[in-house]
Amino acid sequence: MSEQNPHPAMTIGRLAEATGIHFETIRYYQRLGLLPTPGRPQGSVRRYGEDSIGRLHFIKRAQALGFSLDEVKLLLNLSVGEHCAETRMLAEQKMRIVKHKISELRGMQAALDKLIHACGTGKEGRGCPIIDALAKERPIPEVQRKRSLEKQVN
Amino acid sequence: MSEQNPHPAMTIGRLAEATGIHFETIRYYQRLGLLPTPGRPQGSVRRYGEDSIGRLHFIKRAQALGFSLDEVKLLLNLSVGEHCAETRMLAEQKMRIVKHKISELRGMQAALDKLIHACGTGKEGRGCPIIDALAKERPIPEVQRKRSLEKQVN
DNA sequence: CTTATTCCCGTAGTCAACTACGGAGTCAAG
DNA sequence: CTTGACTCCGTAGTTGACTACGGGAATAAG
Repeated sequence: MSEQNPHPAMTIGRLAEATGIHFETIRYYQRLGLLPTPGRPQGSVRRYGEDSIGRLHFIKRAQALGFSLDEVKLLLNLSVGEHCAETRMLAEQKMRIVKHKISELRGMQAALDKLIHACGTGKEGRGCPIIDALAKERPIPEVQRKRSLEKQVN
Repeated sequence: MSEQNPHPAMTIGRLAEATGIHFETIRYYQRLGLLPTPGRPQGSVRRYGEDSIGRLHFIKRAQALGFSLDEVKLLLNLSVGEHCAETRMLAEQKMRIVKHKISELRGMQAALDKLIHACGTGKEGRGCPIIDALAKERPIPEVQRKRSLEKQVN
């Protein structure tokens, strides 16, 4: 009853609660090798320590910076030992991708803005300027030509 | 031999060439109802007119602006008739999403920038500051918490 | 007419990151 | 000791936009 030790060894359910990560997702990360799978104490349910919480937070933070799970795995490997240079290169590469993505989106923003403003300028019932633009214009931002538009920050 | 009429009625292969869109993709769009499937003239191969080229360009331009194929379908329906208001709302909604995405990416950019700079400031062989930050920091930009980070512009 | 190239069409696979399912085992409370 | 919650584990489904496969028909080239 009295929880003398709040988190001595959690079950996967507790770990999920503690991190806000769905337990199926945690098991998925284990399968991918992002999180070590602990053994079962006296032959029953697996128990996780605090380090698992840290690990999961690491994963989520890296994801938030745009790293894919594959890259997170790489970062985790690099985290054991002195691989600062490699790590930095990964971060710089990611930075370049993020910048590129931003400029693409700005192109989309400009084009949408033009369309929306064209739309505001009168011509009720004359053929929507937005549709017209999509139907007739040639280039448009000329954003990437592969998979809708988001995706690969990777 | 002599092509008197460059594109009177193309086969799907010609259409693919003319638009730079893979013929399997064109058939995929037909299945989704984005492009009408023409009949077969004298009981053989289907023929496509110039309008198909325009249609495909419309699709690609809309995609470049961040519209999903589902939304493109909607836009195509709206393009038949006077639905300027709806169309404009779609464009504005997409604009909001694009803006949101940009601000998310800027958050990532700032965080990466901080990490990269921390890395440059000495501490050779002391534990990489980037790894340390991922391992210890709490919030970090606090970007979205669902699927790596790109995806849903939708 | 024969061969080579296209086309047709349905089904299945890909990628990333999950999410769900289902049956069996385990644990904790009453 | 029974009941119900939780865990284990493998497999399969989801989403979006394609891409690939494979057998059969049709057209084009020689």
